[in-house]
Amino acid sequence: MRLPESFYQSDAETIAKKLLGQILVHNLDGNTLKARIVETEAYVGAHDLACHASKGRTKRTEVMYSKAGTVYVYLIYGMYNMFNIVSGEVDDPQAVLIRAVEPLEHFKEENLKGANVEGIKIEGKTDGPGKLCKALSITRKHNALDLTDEKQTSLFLEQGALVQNVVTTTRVGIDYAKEWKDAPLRFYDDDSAFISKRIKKN
DNA sequence: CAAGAGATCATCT
DNA sequence: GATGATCTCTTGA
Repeated sequence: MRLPESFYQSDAETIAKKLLGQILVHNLDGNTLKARIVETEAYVGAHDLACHASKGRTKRTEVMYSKAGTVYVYLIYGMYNMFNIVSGEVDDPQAVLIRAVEPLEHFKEENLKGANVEGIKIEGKTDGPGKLCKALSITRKHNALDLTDEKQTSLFLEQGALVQNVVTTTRVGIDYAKEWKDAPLRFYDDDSAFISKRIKKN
């Protein structure tokens, strides 16, 4: 069943951890794609120099100021969509970037090249924020969509299982964020094979 | 295996 | 006019 609005009503760091293990559902053309969230990053507000909203309340960042459970999708490097879920209170621009998922059900043939889903090999198609949007057909058209609105059955989250081994580390691709670039705000399921960047282990 | 470059465009200055 | 919350491919050790 669909996760309710109350699930999302907390700060981005808390939600980023709670999102691990939850199931992302996307209905399109009668084909339902399901995937398990395994890696997230928290962007914790206007004071967070890595957060887009630190540049101010603009046309692009406006959606980050809406209610928790709202979708924020933007285009980066001219070609990749990034899928985020708004959290925190209205007018407090916090969001969680979904960085990696494990494909579970009914992926299109073209998304099934490679790795392990019920015996089928799928490789490297959903282990990164740009890649998962492509594999799940998530685009800027989904921007500002309310995941908790029962009237829309296209995109929402379902309750998943708890994740046992969560790794906490630094966010990726934000070297410009000065004192915020080393903040431990990235979280992933250490038991998943679909992580975009693992921390180096000795 | 690591490092570097190029792709490509919406958004903001 | 500059710049990315990335990815893939190429090069070289």
